[in-house]
Amino acid sequence: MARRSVAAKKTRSRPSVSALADGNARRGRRGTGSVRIFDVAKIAGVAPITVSRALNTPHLVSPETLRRVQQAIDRTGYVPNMLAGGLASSRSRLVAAIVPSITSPVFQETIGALADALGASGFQLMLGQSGYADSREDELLEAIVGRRPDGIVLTGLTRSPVGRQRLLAAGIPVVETWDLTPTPIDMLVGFSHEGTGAAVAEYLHGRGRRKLAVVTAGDERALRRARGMIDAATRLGIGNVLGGEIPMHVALPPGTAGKGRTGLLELLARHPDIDSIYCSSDMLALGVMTECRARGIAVPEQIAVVGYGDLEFAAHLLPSLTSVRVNASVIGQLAARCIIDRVEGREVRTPVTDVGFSIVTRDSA
Amino acid sequence: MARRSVAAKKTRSRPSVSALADGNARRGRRGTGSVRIFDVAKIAGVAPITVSRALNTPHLVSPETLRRVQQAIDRTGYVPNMLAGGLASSRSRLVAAIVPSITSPVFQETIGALADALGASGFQLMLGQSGYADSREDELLEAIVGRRPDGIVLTGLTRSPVGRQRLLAAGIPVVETWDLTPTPIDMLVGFSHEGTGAAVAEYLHGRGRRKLAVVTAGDERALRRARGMIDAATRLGIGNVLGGEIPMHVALPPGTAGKGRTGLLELLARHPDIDSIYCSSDMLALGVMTECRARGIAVPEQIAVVGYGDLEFAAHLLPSLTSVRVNASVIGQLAARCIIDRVEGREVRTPVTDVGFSIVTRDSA
DNA sequence: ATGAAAGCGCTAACAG
DNA sequence: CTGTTAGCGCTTTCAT
Repeated sequence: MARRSVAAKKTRSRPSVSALADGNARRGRRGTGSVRIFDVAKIAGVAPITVSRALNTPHLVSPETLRRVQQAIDRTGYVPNMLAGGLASSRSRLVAAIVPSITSPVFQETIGALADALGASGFQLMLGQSGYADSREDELLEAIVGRRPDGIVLTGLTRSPVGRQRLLAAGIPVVETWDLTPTPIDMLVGFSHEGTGAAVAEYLHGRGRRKLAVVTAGDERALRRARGMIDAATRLGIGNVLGGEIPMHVALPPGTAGKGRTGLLELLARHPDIDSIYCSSDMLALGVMTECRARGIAVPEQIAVVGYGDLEFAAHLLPSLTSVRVNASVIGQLAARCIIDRVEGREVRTPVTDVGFSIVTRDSA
Repeated sequence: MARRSVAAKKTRSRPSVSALADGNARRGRRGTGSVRIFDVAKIAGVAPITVSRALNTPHLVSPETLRRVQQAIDRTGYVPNMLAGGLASSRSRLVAAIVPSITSPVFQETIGALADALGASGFQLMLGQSGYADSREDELLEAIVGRRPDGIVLTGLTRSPVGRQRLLAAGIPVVETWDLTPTPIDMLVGFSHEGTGAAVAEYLHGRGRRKLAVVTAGDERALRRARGMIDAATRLGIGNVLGGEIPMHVALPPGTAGKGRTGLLELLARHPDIDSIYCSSDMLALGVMTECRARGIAVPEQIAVVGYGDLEFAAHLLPSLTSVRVNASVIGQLAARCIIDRVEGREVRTPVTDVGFSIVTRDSA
């Protein structure tokens, strides 16, 4: 046992020939065959740990040593193996984010801002899409936790107890985003979806609308917005002509222009008298407005339309689209900050942040 | 040296007390404190390597052993550390993709399909956004190569020789996408951007249009499409009224509806007689069409509009938008297949694939 | 079908 | 400021 250990040590140190060639000369396992910190160290005439310090904590290394190490790195084209570094240091400089769908334009802004903010601090973003069903989320979570990321950003709640449990057990900083909830797993940056719905109901009510309707995608958060709208409308005593329920059309997620058109048609067939429609996304609203135009329905005179997301094009429709604006970039930035603070050992002053929202008033309502 | 190595081995094996408790009882470094393969092995009454086999090559393990291992895993909530696994096996089951911008809707479909296809084979997607400048691409590339992914998917060419070099040196399978080029780094799935532009010119010419114009975003690929259009138009002998150059408006990327409106205005100011416009994205086209409507310009009677990307909403504008369709999902799927084949040691039959494109004819042109 | 030993490439801990 | 040593948690290699 001891004998073989000595041999092993010998192999490791390889006090052999020219730095870059000997990697191949070796007998045993040899991973990728690429340049290692060891090769750089030999060329620079220092110990491997010094190269490591030159890279990670340059202020602890003398300028002269730094220079020689840098030179050796340039000459060899050394790229540190972060798998090895992460394993040794328990810090992967990797942050994972899970979104229901990469395709959904609403999350893009958040993800983009998150990626930028993380990148600026030397963290890489790993993205997973869970689909709108919870089923895949659990296995995705396991794959992600297995990489030991320094942080995890979730879009929307993890309803699955297994998932929550795994996350908690892993001890990785978690930021939930978009949704506000009384019982966050760890940290939270979001806003009240019910609140946006309620605000829309109040806004339309204030504009004299009394026969509200909803076209929404069937995902969790969109439904919560619709629910908020309907509850508020009910409180305000407004609904369709019968004074009953608010007419609602639910489409399969994600919301698209095509589904918006279909939604309007279906709604109109059942309730020809509606005077305003709240859409759970601007894309649905685009479809609704197109269909209105196709059928000669004046917007906003006959039907007012309100969207959600305030995507760039909302301002450039005719009439321009009134929409609920959420500062999606800020969500991404704050989520990044939460995780970076946590990783760097700082106290996170605001584990729960409500970024709020606003209604951008334009011509459609 | 030998003596200490023996001591080390002793510590590693820890033939001590109850499986889950002893991790904490240990003196030295102890990474994350989470459950290790070792703990699972002890509970299952097997060697760690057997647990590893049960997980990675279950067909080499007896059913009974498999069952006991599975039970131990369930009981402990063990999640394999893929950093350690990747380091030991040189296979990270991670694929990295670089896109200019996560926000750009055109790439979403490709990225989404890529993520799905990879996920189905047990690979995780790591996403980086380079911005539309090449500058960040190099440092991003280094960060990515450092993670030793099993494959890298690039959107568009890496112009930087440093980047190409690093990629080549790393020996990681690389798939370039979207662009077709005579000198791929490794593998390639794309289509001819010049070709799409030329096809649009021919299409418009065939419809009797003679005064073509272009509104384009200023990124590499969009400019190539515009160039293809202009060259073809010139060959066909069509241009603006003077028979001279094709009027072109270049906007900062990414293309948006707002920039489309501005673009139309600017073009009209210089060339009031244009009869057709090719836009480098559907979003630009949306803006152009909105501005046409605002100024009472009939589409397609006075000005025909052609977009690019065939996003879902294109079919749901009024008039519906004629657009260049690229099968973006297929690009993602094929890119995934290329990398998976390579990783699993299969021959990649088609290192270069042209997925082609088509013009979806609708009412706007 | 299972196990023991060794090592993947790096950094934490502890000197000096 | 620099170096030595001992692992991080897993899988490869070689035995049995």
